Amino acid sequence: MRFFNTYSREIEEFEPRDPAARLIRIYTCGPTVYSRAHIGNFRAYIFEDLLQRHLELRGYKVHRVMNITDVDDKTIRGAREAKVPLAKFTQQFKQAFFEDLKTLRIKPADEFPAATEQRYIDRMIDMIGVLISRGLAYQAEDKSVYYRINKFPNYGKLAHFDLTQLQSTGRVKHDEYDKEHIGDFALWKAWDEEDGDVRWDSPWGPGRPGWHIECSAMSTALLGDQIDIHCGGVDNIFPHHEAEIAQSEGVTGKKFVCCWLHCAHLLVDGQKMAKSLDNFYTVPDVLAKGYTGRELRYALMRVHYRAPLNFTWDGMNEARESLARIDEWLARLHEIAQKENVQLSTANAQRPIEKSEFEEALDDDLNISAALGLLFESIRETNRAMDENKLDAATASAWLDWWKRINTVLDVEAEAEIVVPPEVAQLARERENARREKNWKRSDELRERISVLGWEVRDTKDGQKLARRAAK
RNA sequence: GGCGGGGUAGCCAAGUGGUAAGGUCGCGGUCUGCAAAACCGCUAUUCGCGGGUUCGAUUCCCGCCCCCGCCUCCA
Repeated sequence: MRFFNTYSREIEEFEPRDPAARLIRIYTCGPTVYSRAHIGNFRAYIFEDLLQRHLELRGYKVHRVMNITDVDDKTIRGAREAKVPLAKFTQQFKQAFFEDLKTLRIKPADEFPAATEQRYIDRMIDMIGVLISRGLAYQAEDKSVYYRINKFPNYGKLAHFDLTQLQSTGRVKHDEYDKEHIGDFALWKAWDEEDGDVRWDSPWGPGRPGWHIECSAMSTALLGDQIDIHCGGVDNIFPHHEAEIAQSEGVTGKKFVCCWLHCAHLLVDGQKMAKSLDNFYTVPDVLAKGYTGRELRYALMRVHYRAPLNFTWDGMNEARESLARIDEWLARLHEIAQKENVQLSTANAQRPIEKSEFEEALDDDLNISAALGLLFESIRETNRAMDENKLDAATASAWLDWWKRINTVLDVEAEAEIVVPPEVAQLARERENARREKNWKRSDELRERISVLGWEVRDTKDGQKLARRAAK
C-alpha cells in the first residue's frame, strides 16, 4: 500500500507502526462548529472515510479520532451574537454535523473529542506547561502563551516553508508587538472582554486554549505519542499541522506522525468553496435540489483526493446516472442469482474476479478512478453475458459477493427497495390491462402518468417492471 | 516573492518510454407496438506551450504559460 506523504512529498510504502496488531491509528481534523459544515468540508471527511474503509478491507483495524472544535474566535462570536451560552450555540452545529455524516454514509470515528471537555483542557494546560519549562513557549506581555518556533528546528518542514520568508496575508490580526517572532502561534489565549464567560483558569491566568494545541492534546491522549496517519485538507498543512508537530514533538520528543495525508479542495466555479467566499453548499442544500446523500457521496468520492474537484450540478447528474447503472446491474444480478436455473453455459471469461484489482487500485494512493473504471468494465462484461443469457445463478451470486466486498468501501448501494405506492401500482395494473388489449395509446398515456409520479415503467419479456426514478 | 496541487475528448477522469481505462453527454444500430434498460458501433492522429534526450515521449530532462490553494487559528 502506497500513499503520498505530505511530509516527504513522495509516494511511500505504507507500514503500520504496529504490524503485528494490524492496528492503524488515525487522527483527522474535524469541524469547527460555528455554522453548518459545507460540502467542501465533507469532501475531506469522505476521503478519510474511503481511507479507513479501504484499510479495513485490507484487514487492518483502524482506530480513528476526529476532534470537534467547539471553542475559538468564531464560535465565541457566534454565541455572543446569538446571545446564548457557547455550549448551546455549538450544540446545534454538532448535531447537524452528525446528521450530515449519516446522510453521506461516512463511518463515524471511534471518538469525537471536543475541545471544551475538561480532561482535554487539563491536558492542554499540562502540555503548555511542559513546553514553557523546555523553553519552547513563553508568556508574552499580553498574558497569552506563545510557541517559540525558533526553538523548534523542524518547524516549517511539513509545509516546506522558510520561516524568514513568512509574509503576513493580513487575514488575521497580529499582536506582533507581544510576540518574539511573527510566526509564533498562540497556545493559550488570555481572556479578554469579548470572551464573556468563556474562560478557564490556568497557571498563566484565565483564558482559553489556542486552536492547534487541542489536536496535540487529543491525539496524544487517545492515540498515544505516535500515530500512523494524520489527515486533513491541504489548507491545514500550514500552520495547523505544522504547529501540531511542534507541540506534540516538543512535549514527547518522539516523531508525532508517520504519514501525513492531505486532500485538495472542493471548488465552485473554479474557486475554493469557502464560507468566507459565500460560495458554498451544505448537505441540506444539495438534498433540497432533489439529490440523495449517496449521490453526493459518490460525486465527492469519485475524484482522486489530491486533485481539485470542481463541484457542479452536471457532476451531480453524472453521479446519479452512474449510480443508476450500478443499480440496474445489481437488480439483474439478483434476479438471476435467485433463479434456480438450469446450467447455463457461463464462459470462464465471465467468471467473477477472484482477482483483486479493485483493492489493488486503491492500494495505489487510493486511486479511486482506476478502481471505479474496473467496476464499470466488470459491469459491461457481465451485462453482455446476461444479455446473451450466458450467466448462471452461481456466477451471478459470485459477482454479487464481489460487489458486496467492494461496496464495503464504496457504500453507494441504493436504499432498500422502496414500496411502490398504491396509486402507482393501480396505474400499472390499468396499463397492464391496456397492453393486453394492445391499446397502445392508453398504455403510453398511463406510462406518462406513472412517470409524473416519479416512477419509470419498463416492458420486459417478464412483463412490466417499475423503477423509481429521480426527477431529471 | 516562497511553497504546493492541477492542466488528457463537450463535461468528469485514469494511465504508460512504444503510439490513449472508465463515467457522463451526443449520434447511429440491435431489442421494443413505441419507449426504457442493456448491448454493439462512432466521438482525443492526440495528452497546456516550446525545446532536448531517445529508434520512439502524453509519460524522462530544461524553459515557459494558465488555473487553484497555502504563506499564522479555513477541510
